[in-house]
Amino acid sequence: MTKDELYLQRLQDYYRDHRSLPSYAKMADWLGLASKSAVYALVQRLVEAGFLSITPDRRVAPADRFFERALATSVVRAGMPGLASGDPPDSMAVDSYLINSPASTLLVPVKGDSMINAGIYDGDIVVIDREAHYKAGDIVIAEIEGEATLKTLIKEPEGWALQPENPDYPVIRPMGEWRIIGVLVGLMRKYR
Amino acid sequence: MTKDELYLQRLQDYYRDHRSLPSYAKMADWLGLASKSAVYALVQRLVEAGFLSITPDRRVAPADRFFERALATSVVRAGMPGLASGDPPDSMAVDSYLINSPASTLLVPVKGDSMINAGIYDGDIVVIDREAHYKAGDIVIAEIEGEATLKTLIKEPEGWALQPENPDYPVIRPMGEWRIIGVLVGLMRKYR
DNA sequence: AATAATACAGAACAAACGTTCTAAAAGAGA
DNA sequence: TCTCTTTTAGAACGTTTGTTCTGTATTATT
Repeated sequence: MTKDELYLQRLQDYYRDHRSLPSYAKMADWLGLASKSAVYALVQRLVEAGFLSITPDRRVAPADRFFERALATSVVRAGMPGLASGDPPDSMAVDSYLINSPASTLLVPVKGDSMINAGIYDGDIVVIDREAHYKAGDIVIAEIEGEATLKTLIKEPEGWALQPENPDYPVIRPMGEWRIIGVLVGLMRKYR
Repeated sequence: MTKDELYLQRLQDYYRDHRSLPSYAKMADWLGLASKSAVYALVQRLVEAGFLSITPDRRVAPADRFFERALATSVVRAGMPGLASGDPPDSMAVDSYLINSPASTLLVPVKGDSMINAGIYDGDIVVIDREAHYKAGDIVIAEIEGEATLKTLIKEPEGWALQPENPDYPVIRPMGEWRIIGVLVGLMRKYR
């Protein structure tokens, strides 16, 4: 393990605790360095490598690779290098993985098994983006006469229709008032 | 929607883009306020409410409630997260929903369709608890001769076995070295 | 052991920082 | 309407910031 990797780990620890990275001076303290310029050079190296980024007001922020430890990526194929280490995943990685646009995101618990063939089960929580554009084939949440329902949006000669992913349920061809609340962008499930 | 909720949304948007929160002066610009002191007061309110926190070097950082997302309890009445703390839960944080004990949690991408009848698809990310107790019927990640695999743990007269949830795959009855890495406790999926 | 490259220390400086104060503006409740 | 409370503006301050520079220590390669 190189020295920079060690420094990075220390920064990741700090970030886990405070959800923010400190100033160059405080980084020096935290990392055991005596000068800001050493930290400055270190940060530049880590930015170059894709672990950190500099915000518009010149603060140090995590970049994409900063969170890559969170996923044990090559788990199936290789002899799982990531599994042995005791690194806890940054919980924020979960949030940023599922949520793209916080302000327009809605979490909706799923009721029923009408989408079971799409792998969406009763009790799952679906992540809905209310402002995403939708097209035929997307799974959407629609409100039909006061009732909300999760279905696949399809286009028929007569117009839009809502198709369950379960042969026991009929295709819905809305007659009266209806609207699309949002588009399915993610899903989460809890097992115990 | 109160004004503070709107400000909070703007800050959440900024944080989504930069993974960091700006200085008071830059916040004022970003929020359309003309004075730092207004932002200073705003931040104090949001800290009080549990959405923000102040780091040891006096920077503004997100706190737990910053990551709460709107939860549609009665889907139709789709609202925004409220600032009041006494309200019924109309929002939740996805990370604390999926991850109970970060230190023993692993996030593992799923490869293949051997668990498709359990609603676990290729590309899903499963949440694994390495320290949870397991019993027959649990879905577990096991390491068999260097390979990691996600299967349902079953008990047969001859001992433990690993059952795929897909008729195309055979039940695995491990002969040599093998161990259970952890138990499936959650799942997440991304649609676009 | 000698050499080249990299990492670190320390000092310096203008700009930006967080914080506090007073006063005006906006909003809420009656 | 009037009154009370909250939010915003603006100016002011000592402190800390990011950045650059020069020189020394450390590390790696030969």
